[in-house]
Amino acid sequence: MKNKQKQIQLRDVQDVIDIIGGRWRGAILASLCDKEKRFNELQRDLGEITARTLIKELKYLEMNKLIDRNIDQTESSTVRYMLTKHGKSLDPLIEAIVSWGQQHRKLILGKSDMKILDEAIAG
Amino acid sequence: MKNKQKQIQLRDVQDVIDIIGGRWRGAILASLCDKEKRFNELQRDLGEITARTLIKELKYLEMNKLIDRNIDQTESSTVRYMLTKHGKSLDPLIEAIVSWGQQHRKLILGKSDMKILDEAIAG
DNA sequence: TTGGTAGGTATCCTAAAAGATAGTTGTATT
DNA sequence: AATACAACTATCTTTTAGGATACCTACCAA
Repeated sequence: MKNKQKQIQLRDVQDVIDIIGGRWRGAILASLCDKEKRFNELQRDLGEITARTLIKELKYLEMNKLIDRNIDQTESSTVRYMLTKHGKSLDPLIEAIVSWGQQHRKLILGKSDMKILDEAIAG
Repeated sequence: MKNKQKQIQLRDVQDVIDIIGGRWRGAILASLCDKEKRFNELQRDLGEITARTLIKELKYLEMNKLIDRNIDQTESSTVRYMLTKHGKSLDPLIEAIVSWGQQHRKLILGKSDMKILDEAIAG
């Protein structure tokens, strides 16, 4: 019984990490927390993502009801991506993630890049 | 300036997802939030993970100072994995994740498995 | 009518993650 | 001395994510 409960929680963690995990999804959602964005705007925002990857991730997030894809008919069929209400419910979680990430960096390094972690710990 | 701020947050999100992301890390940490565990105990807990993968992930988490590997000398060199103090600071975040995950499943399906999401949405 | 931008698609390719499976070492157990 | 379990390690193979690149369509502006 107690064991069952635990299993459910592990699955929940896995599911959420599926959704915000991967190289880009978290960042896409974080970027859309700010405000709605157009395709190219997102692509510039994220830096190095290719169009192929971006569109794939956007479709995935759309399927999961986290974002909407809106075509603005008035203005030459502009496409806008925005969080759904459900997507917006992720906002506090993302902020918690950001805040933990900042603490983590401070605690581990007091430096700006966590990728050098291995050396830092070895030394 | 405002743009700069946004960049930093995106990086934070990425960093944290690096740490708790992937197929297993989140679940391993969640499982250790409960209590310290032995290697085989963890392996059973997580269901389908192979020893090779588990040990790799454990080493990664150890390197990132989130867990400790303790050898109990008294009792036939039993190995125990447990969260460090820093690892424990992830607990609230993991609980937030679990709670959002539960909401998500309810909202999307009212069912028990999110993996059938695609069909559910298509229908 | 040519060029530029937005919003994509289609193919091919590579590197990294993770599974399958077998083997190893140490300890305790009978 | 033989068996069994814990805690790994080693090798090989498959799967998957994501990059590189080229192309396409619609719309507008000059």
